[in-house]
Amino acid sequence: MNVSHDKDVALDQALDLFWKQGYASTSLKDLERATGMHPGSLYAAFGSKAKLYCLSLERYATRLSALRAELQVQAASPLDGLADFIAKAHPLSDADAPLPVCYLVKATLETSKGNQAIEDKLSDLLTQNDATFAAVFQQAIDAGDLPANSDAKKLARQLSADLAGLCFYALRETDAAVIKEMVTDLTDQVRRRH
Amino acid sequence: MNVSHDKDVALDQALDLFWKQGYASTSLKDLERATGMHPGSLYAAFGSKAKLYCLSLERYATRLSALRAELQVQAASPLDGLADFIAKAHPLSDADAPLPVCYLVKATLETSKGNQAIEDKLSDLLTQNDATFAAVFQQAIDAGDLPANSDAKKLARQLSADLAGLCFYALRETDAAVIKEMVTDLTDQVRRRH
DNA sequence: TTGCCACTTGAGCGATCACTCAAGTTGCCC
DNA sequence: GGGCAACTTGAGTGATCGCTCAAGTGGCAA
Repeated sequence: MNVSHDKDVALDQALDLFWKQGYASTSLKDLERATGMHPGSLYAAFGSKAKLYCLSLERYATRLSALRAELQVQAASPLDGLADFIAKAHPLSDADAPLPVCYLVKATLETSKGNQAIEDKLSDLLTQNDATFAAVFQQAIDAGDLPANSDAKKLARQLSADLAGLCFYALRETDAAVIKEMVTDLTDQVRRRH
Repeated sequence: MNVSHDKDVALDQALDLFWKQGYASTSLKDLERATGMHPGSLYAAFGSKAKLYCLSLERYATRLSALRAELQVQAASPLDGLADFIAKAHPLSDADAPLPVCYLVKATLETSKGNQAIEDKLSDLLTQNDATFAAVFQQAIDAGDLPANSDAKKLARQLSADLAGLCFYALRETDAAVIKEMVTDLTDQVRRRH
């Protein structure tokens, strides 16, 4: 009996698995099990393991970016929007996330051998993310919420690093209250940058 | 012709390779090439790939800890010692480091599937590291360098996360000056915590 | 109903994985 | 020099890797 598969659903399932296990530790057998697709179908749909991984990274980044944009328009100010995003996007606040670590951060730290295409894709996505952070900080500067001599790019860099640090700690710490406090500290810091 | 091997040297070479490539992406063939040892000798000396990895993590942590202790006794104050450690220990300042990322941070973010022994070892080493950070902060509090109501454990947590964030960013950023600035910002922050 | 085509299937490809062990080599003691 | 324990060697183990493709299946137009 043949079973028809939804490429979109399968990609989500692959995303979760890659997120949880990492690229190198996830075999096609694992992906087969998770998606219910047989190897032939997987390759017809996605081309290769590496391409599927890149697609999953892209999808994750797109979703994160969409959430950020949505919170931005609802927020009272650019910095409030960013703070809301940090509070809401952090995987601990997302019950569906397989790990309390940003997928992109985990992927960055684990990728190293071989596949240049994956590294390029990751670099692209992270650079893009930094750029949107910087744009928001610039808006805050223009709106007078931050001193005129603030460096938007530097603030974006710092936020990016702070979020990564948060991810690292969240993966280790089992006490949710501790992480919650760290998230709050970071959002507070973003709201009243100086 | 048989070649006698130095277990200590081989462990260092394995450390570098694991650091660069990650555990899952490093094969025994890679380790064979790097150490010059044949599989039989590797197994006689280290038992298994996982045990070799654990040993390399331990060695790295021990070295880092020794460096921290050494800088501590030389420094004018506990916080100065910690700041010196951050400045000096960061892989960008260490020409021998294969990557500008703390080995333990990278290992934490990449480990996920299977081997419980590795995760336990990592958790141990990181917890130990946090504890020494906390102890130093406590010394600073006792010495009056920090307000009496400071939370040493929280400060240690924050520093641990900040260092991880730094690692993440250092892996992406190609401009050494940018990283240098981030390191300086962090050391300054440690020196005058409040 | 028939013929066609797009999609699914899964056995199986060569390569590589972590790991073993019998055979070979070495160095030391007597 | 002979004997032996300790170490090194690397071909080989079965399992699994990412991936292919000929055969099978289902849906639709005529």
